[in-house]
Amino acid sequence: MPELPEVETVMRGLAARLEGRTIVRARVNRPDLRWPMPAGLAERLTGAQVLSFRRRAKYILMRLSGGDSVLLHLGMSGRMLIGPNRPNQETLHEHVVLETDEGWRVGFVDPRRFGSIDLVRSDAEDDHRLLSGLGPEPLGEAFSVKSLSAALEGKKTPIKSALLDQKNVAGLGNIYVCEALFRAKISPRRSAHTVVGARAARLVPEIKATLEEAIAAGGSSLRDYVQPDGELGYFQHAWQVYGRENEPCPGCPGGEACAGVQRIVQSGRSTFYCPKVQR
DNA sequence: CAAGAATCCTGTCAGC
DNA sequence: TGCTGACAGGATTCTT
Repeated sequence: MPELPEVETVMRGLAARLEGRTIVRARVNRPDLRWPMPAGLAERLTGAQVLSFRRRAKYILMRLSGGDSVLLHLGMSGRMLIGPNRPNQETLHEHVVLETDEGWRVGFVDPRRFGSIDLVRSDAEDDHRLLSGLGPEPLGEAFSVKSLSAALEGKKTPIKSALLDQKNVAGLGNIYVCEALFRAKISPRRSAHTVVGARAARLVPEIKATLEEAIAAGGSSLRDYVQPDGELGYFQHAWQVYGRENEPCPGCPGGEACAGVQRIVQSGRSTFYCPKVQR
């Protein structure tokens, strides 16, 4: 489920509990997730001090003493659990477990195993094959009307698909693309190269605002970004169009010729939008 | 080359 | 209640 705001919130929760701590124990419970686990992962983690965290797109990077960074992706179903360590604490699909010098336990749970973990040298994080091809961060200055227009130039694919392409902008997922396009009043079916001028000028700020509001909601609704059950980073959201097929469109005045929120499929993914408001 | 489909995997939910 | 099929918030890899 995690998109950029959820990943950001998970990362902040990890940072709040782990920065400065030493990993006293690490267990890796299976040889692979999406890809094989990096060689010697448990050994490289054990005894290392956690220096700092950062997020790149939907990846979390955890810098360790000794020069390694852990590169973590939650995939579709990945979750981080955190809490005081207790004996015989077992969770289904918990693939990696850490314990800190404070007696805290951190578990990476991922039933579908689309997530991934790798090690990368801290001084060359962005050279990793999973990061080197990514486009600009949507919340950074490098993501602008100008940069987006350049990325979309000549692309006939629908704007919805183009925004999901991490080479164009890194970190947007299905939900936030639907929501941002609704807020910018742009049809998800529109050819990407036609999103220029006033439309591009609306879209970029709406993408940023949609993400920023979600991150703020995560920060304000959770103490230390942790839910009562120890799960990091998830929070309730009120989407305007996502998951609301056939419900009234929140942008249309009641009554008139609005058929409500429609669901279509674009390159295999559900898109929710209002054909009347979004052009 | 660009664009779309297939793919990895398990859990959940709607419908019968 | 149990079964079946559709679907899930990702992103790479394969085809066309």
